[in-house]
Amino acid sequence: MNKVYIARDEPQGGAREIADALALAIHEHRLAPGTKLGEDDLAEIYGVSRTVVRAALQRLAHDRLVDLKRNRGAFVAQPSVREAREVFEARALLEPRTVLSAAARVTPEDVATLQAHIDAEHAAIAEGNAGRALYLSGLFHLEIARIADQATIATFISQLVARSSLIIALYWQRRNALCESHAHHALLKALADKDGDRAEELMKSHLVDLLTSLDLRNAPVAAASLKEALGR
Amino acid sequence: MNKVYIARDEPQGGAREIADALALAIHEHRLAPGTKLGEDDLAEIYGVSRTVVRAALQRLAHDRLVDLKRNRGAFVAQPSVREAREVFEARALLEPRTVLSAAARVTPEDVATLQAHIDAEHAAIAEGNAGRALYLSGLFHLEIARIADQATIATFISQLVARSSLIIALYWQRRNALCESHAHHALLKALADKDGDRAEELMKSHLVDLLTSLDLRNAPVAAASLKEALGR
DNA sequence: ATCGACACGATTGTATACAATATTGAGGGC
DNA sequence: GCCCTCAATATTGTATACAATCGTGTCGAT
Repeated sequence: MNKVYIARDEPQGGAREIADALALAIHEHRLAPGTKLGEDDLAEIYGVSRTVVRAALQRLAHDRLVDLKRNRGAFVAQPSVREAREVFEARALLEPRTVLSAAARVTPEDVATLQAHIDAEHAAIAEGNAGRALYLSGLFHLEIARIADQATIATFISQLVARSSLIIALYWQRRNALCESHAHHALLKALADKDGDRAEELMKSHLVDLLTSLDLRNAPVAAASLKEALGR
Repeated sequence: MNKVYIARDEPQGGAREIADALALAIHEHRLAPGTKLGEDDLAEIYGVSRTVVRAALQRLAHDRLVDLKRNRGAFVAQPSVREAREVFEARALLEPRTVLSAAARVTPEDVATLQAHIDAEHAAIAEGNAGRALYLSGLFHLEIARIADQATIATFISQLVARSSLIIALYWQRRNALCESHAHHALLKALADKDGDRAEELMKSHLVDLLTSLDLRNAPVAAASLKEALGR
């Protein structure tokens, strides 16, 4: 569902695909924060040389999805509590106003697309694939930026959503993923009604709910290994 | 003035420096939009291999400062009219609220730093170095994000300011750079008074002024070469 | 027994060599 | 004379080889 398109003119042909694959795995919580991403391992897995693997890792590092430590290697990022607050602060600045813009431009096709996202998310939950549900939940937010026709802001939101996934992996306490769907459904309804003001308010409270559902008082609950957990 | 610090633990040691040097040159309008950045040329200039040059170019490409075209090479980006609007749209979402936060946290030292930025900008104008003045003007905006203590938003603003420099290179019509200084001075005063609301309003109108001072109706006025100008 | 120094192994950082692709110029056909 | 085809060249894309650095385990001294 993610590799359907053909990489036509993308620079760093293979690197892009590998970076996307790794980003997806991180987004779906198949790669836990702190996991080491060895260059040789990845090179063998994807059947390319370390050169292209390094390019992919640099991409991910730039998006703050992995930490690059000199002469030590690449690790799936472990956002700090401070980073977590900053990410949601940035989303609070970008997303409400973006959904307001989206409400003014939304088409019936867009509504159908968003509904399909919600349905796919429900299906993922039904089959117990919580990671994929989370990924699809993020795509919902990204799709709104696309509807708003703001590619630059969409890029930022994409990065923030991906980092949010890492933050959720580390700080999520209550495992009730249902609130998400309801919030998205309400957002979709406001968009379908072209009620921008209501959509903006819903997005604001949705992001606040997300942030408050995290437990940012303690240190990260999940870690890749004891060594990593104690070594930092 | 930019290489003073020692790259302590930065991953891709040399790549970071080269990327910064190129970004600075672009920011100061010493590298015009559309200029080809050949790997061999850069490798020789900086005395490193193409490997590290490519890493630097990938960094810049990720920040949209250069366009990477497969099997063709790297070129200083030429933002479209649409991109220009998007960049300022994003800045309008991020910067006013950020300066509002900054006003609540600003210290006398911060005010002094900002004043120093303005002074340096004036000095650059006095000596006829308009490019450097523009760069320092961008640093003023970035410094505000730093004062607001929002590293994530600061990163976004940094990218947007850099792209704004490219946009100005392409679409700036009126060459009166004085309005900038006045706007920044007024912003500084509002910050010194801890008048967040006023600072927010000043930032809003400052960004609007910047955007309206551009001529986005026509095609880019500057081009690297005739070939590039016609070939696209 | 604990701590420190040193050497080994593993992994990353960089450079170079080779392969693939686009640009450019000349040549031939219309 | 113009346009199309095709080979030569230059540049990028990728793989591999070598160098540098970090982590680890062993050995020895106190």
